[in-house]
Amino acid sequence: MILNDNLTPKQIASALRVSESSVKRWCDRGDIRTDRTLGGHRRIPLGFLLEFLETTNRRILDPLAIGLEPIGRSVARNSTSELDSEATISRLEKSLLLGSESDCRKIISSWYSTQGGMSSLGDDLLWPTFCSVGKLWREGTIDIYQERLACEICQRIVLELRWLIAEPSATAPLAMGGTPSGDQYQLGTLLTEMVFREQGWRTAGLGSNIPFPSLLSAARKHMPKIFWISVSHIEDEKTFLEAYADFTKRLPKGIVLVVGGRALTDELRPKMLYSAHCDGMRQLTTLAKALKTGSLPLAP
Amino acid sequence: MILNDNLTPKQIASALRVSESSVKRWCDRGDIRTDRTLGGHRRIPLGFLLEFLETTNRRILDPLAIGLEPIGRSVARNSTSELDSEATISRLEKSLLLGSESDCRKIISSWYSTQGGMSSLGDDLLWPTFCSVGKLWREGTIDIYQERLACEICQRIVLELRWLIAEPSATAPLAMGGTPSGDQYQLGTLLTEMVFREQGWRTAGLGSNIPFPSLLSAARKHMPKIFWISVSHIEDEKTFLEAYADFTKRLPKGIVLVVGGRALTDELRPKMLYSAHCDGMRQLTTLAKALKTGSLPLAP
DNA sequence: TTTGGATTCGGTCAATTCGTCCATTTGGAT
DNA sequence: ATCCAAATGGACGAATTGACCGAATCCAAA
Repeated sequence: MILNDNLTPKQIASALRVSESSVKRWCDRGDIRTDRTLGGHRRIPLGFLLEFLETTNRRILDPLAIGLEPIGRSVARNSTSELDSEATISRLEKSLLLGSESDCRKIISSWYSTQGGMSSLGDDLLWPTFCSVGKLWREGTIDIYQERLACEICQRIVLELRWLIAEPSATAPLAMGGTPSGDQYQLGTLLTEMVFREQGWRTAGLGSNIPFPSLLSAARKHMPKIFWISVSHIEDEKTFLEAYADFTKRLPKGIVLVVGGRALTDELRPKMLYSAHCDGMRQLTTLAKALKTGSLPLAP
Repeated sequence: MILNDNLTPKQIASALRVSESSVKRWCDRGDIRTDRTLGGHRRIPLGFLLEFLETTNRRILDPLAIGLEPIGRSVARNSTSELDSEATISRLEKSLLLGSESDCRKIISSWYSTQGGMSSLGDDLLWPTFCSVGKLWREGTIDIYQERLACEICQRIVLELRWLIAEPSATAPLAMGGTPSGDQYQLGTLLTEMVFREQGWRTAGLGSNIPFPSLLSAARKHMPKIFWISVSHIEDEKTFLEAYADFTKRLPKGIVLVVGGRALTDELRPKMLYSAHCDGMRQLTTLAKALKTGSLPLAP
């Protein structure tokens, strides 16, 4: 597996298009966390490299050098880059519908490593892909099982990406959440969990389709700093709103409630009470970053 | 199955992510104390490896590769007796209810590698554990979210174990399956998938809560050698039986249909048509082994 | 017990990486 | 423009690593 192969300074040098000397210096200075072989050779896990890239705001320029696929940039500089991004999305869609897990793994892990981490993965790759897949399903072009299989595959791969993220410290704040009753869409809540983890939080993903009372008792028992609720599907709006209102009323005051998901439309949201609403993983990342350092929650 | 009795240089190499040559060199140089077989092959007791890790301040990068608890010690136990087994189950249950994923990982991966692989993991550890957890839930001792969290954690860990299983060859027979509408219990179908994979099959787990017509179209499209259906919960018996009957009627003849799961009671099964019913992972392993080499399916 | 396929043996060797030193480039501040 | 401090990239012999080989060993199934 590419993800847990260790990299040598030479590989990193060519991936970043810098000299080997520089990489070695960064390692020795502690900018890049570094393992050593018994003989003293430097070995860098991909996760350590990504950590370095993020803190120094660098990018991998030559993904091929470390066995990752080149991928079009999502940053909309001009029309060609948009096109590249589109191409990757449709390549992923195709692989998902064929059920080819290993192809999907290459695409997703490459995107994660070379683009902007979980937030870009969620917002720029997975979200548009599943929009497209969902459309195919509504058109009747594909079958339900294909959509499900696609979710299943993506979930597994996103879970694997966890090995690239450093273990949270035992004293890190806790984020907890899940999806309420009637919503079985797991990818959204999983991505949410990964975003928090990427920002150094301890996390507890409760899973999907959990009744509000049970979500509440989880929150009360563990007293997380943040509780997230991801809603992709609502069976009955009235029931949902009532259960939700009851939930917010009883939620301990110290807990920041973050909601998100495609089911929370502009009409629905005004009827709900929450600390923050996130319209994508990028927003969520900002929030996770801000709250981790102890900023105050927004007005409820 | 890997036993963590004595380790070979190859195992250590993959656990430490170095080449086999290096491990051999370290052994010969005396960095790792080494036993020899009569024929001269190196055999490294776990204790010697741990000693080496300690003195050289090294960590195991891939604990799963040799299937031991990542943080050393407490390993050199004799084979697990009934009593130990009970103890492990309750230890796992406790860790699951606390939501301590890392503890669960130690217990489960340790069991997997020292006991009988997936079948023992499913039948002897996870099944009794979840029976007990389910009981606690029905008694009202624990909350739904705890049961869900327990499932979630186990799923993730079982998925990780996949990396211990060799990639199936491209020509291996295909096994496909999932759980039907109304059944959201994912662990059973996941374990089933892993059992097939362990036996060298290519697999496609479609996930849970898939309508029978869609399961059917998946089967028709991919024409697996085996199709499994795992049923842990049935919402309405009559609807289920009708949909199931329709499914079997249209399932192409060449496909072996295997069913299992705790919802298929002795009263229900006679009303169903299938090639084989498996009452646990051990049976399923036998079946996977037999069918892989081309034995005929049982009478329908 | 015998057998055959998979694993490991010991040894060699090319390629890579080590640490170190030094020339060059970069980016400000005067 | 000039100077300086910091960062970069290249070069060096010495040391380490990992791939390869035919032969020997292991181990599970016949």
